[in-house]
Amino acid sequence: MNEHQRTDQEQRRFEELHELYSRGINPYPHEFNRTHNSLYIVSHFSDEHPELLCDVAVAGRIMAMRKMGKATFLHIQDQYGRIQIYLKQDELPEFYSYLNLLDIGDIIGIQGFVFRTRMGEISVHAMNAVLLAKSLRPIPIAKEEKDEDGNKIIYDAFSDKELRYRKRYVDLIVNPEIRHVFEKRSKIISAMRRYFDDMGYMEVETPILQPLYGGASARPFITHHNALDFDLYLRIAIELYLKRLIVGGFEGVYEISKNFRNEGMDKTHNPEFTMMEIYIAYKDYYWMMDMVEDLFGHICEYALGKKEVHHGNKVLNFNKPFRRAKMFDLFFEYTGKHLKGLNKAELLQSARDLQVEIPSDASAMKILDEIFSQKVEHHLIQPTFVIDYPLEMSPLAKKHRTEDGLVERFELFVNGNEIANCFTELNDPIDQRKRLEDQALVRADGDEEAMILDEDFIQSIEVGMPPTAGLGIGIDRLVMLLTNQESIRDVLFFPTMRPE
RNA sequence: GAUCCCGUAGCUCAGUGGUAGAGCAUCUGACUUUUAAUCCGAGGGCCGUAGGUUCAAGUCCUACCGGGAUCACCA
Repeated sequence: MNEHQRTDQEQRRFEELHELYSRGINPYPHEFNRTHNSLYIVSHFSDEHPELLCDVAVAGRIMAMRKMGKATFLHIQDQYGRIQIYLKQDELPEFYSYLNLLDIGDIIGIQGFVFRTRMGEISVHAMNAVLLAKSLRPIPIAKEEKDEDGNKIIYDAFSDKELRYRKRYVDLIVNPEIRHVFEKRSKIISAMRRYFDDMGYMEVETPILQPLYGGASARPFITHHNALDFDLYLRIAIELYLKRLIVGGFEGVYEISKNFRNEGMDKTHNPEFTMMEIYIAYKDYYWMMDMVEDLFGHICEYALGKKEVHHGNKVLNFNKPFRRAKMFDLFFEYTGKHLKGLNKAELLQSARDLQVEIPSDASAMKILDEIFSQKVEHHLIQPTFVIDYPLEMSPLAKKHRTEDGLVERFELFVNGNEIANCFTELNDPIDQRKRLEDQALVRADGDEEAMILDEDFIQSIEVGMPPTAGLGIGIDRLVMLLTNQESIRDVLFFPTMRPE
């Protein structure tokens, strides 16, 4: 901390710290034997049997201090909530003598007995108190009260989004309710992991630094390995390495980890984001739809305790079965047009008829994509499997067993957003090579996001991959959906920010 | 990448060309069951940065930095 940059409040705390040392008080002791947390005490206190909590030790950060002369009330906050502390000078003369050196933000430990105050608040009457960590930087503390209905009213909350994201540790202290989002995030991921583990699939780790990137259409981040003096890419998808493991003989593998895409940022895009991908041998996309219905039910039950999820003013129902609709049937349903099998000129005309703006250089697939996102997606509120996509959109998906020009693919849409993507994986090496060669042509044509041909990946398919179903779920967006958050930054502890 | 909006005390904000403000927080003092504690008094500012217009700029103009929203690309 630089002397010249210190504010008056910081300077004051620094002086208090030295004063504590000069009085022989250690402002940073090594441990504290906590026996109870705030939530336990508040939920277990009994007015008939206060003796059940006659000796507790709690610890937390001072969030409010009300000095009444020879008695003081504090609120301390731990991970589970807040609890009031009652201190009396005649019972704690030593601690009370340096109480004026303590501030909101300091962390203290209290040992005492639980009682209910005259005003009705369950509190800890301190018999011993100790400073556990002196805070040198003031936190932007907000005041709160409860209205007649018991709703919390917060005054002057710490609300500057930039500061909240940059100083998330402060945000978590002063806006503790945001912890629930992250707790749910953790539960969603662990529910998913438990579900797959219970099915007997194996969690694996594959390279994030890759000599070639693949598995999705996106621009990568590039980095450099000094000792070997060559460039590496941060992965944009997990897909190709997991398929190599299926080739290698594992019959169900999954990975939950970060992907990186060097593209724009907005409410639904962060440069690094978390993906789950799973590949299961001998299964197809029909089987995977059944599994996804089960998986989502399991996640909702475990993380939220129910299968009906409130998002905005909507209620999303995750009870199975989810609707299954062919992509081209949905086009007809929402545009009244049959788009299947149309060539580029015909598609362009349809787009015009529908008043969908199309960039001049758009391919046939791009036109379809555009019509879908403008005319269909926002109708797909309740969980809907959109199935059977055009082949050109999906270079890693297997051709449809009965429908020409389509692949066996589904995307799960909820609340108008894509949440999961799955194919029956392409395991015909001749077809796979051709499809990636076609991508190379698209790429040569100027599409930077077209897939790159990974010769080693194709060789692995040539060695022989069993029929396989693969599924990807964007974890951040799933968490947004299930926790009713509008911005990806509110489900990431530390969203990417420009340096200050 | 484009457009619009925002940046003033630790926090939340007012200030619409003429002496930089409020609430909370901080500091003095009073108060042994308070709770947005209360009451007395006080301190605290490169008004995002750099230029420009003007007798005079927090305020008007330009550029830059940072953030937000919308759009484009994408998951």
